[in-house]
Amino acid sequence: MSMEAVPDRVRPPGCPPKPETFVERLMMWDHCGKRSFPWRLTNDPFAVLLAEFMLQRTQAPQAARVFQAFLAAYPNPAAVVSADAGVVVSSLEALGLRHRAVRLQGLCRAIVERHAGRVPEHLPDLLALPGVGPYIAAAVHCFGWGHDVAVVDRTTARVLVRVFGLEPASARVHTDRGVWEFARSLVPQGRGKEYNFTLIDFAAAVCSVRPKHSVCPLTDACCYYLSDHTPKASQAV
DNA sequence: ATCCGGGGTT
DNA sequence: AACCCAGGAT
Repeated sequence: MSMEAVPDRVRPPGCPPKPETFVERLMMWDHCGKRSFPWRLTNDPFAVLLAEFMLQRTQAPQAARVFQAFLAAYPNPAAVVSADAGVVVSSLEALGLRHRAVRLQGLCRAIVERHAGRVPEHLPDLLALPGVGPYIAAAVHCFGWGHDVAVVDRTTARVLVRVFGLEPASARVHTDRGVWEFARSLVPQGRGKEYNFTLIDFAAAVCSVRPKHSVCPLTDACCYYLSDHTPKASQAV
């Protein structure tokens, strides 16, 4: 009777997809949708860390404008620490979030002091650094050090929530524990890096805020698509 | 729960 | 004009 009392959500038939189906379709899509960025062409953990730092709430093409020049000028944490603060601020200004410049120097200082200037490999060490949260730690662990872990940000979380019909407890989907656990279960071992890049690109190009269903290879198994495009007996949309 | 920030997308 | 962007700190 009352809308609040509706029991379990009923998913339309056909979804969610099997995890292996999702991964397989995604990797197929990869062939035509993958993007290329300078920070993807390196395994240098500092380069990866720098990129992820610039990418916070910042679109990738925007970060790509300043990334290479910055890395060339400051190729390691020690160089960032010894740089003039004003210069660091001005070189990141075009990205907004000016406070990141100060944080970046603090982060690099911690790396110099705690890890002899080398970006650490393991998650607890990464997470303990100021300015490094769950996302950046996972990204460096995967993209820099080559470990097959889940990399969950707002955009990849959005994809998983939609396709699999997840109902995270938290509104901050990219920090939701359940979403992270589910994301971990999907990562194909041996192909983590490739998979995560593809998922990020898919989120940007297809499963965007306004999803592009017409070019999506997953509509027939997507909870989000099917719930919008499947007639419901009880409710009109 | 709020804040940061310029710039792209719709 | 509103919303979002490869988040994290307070």
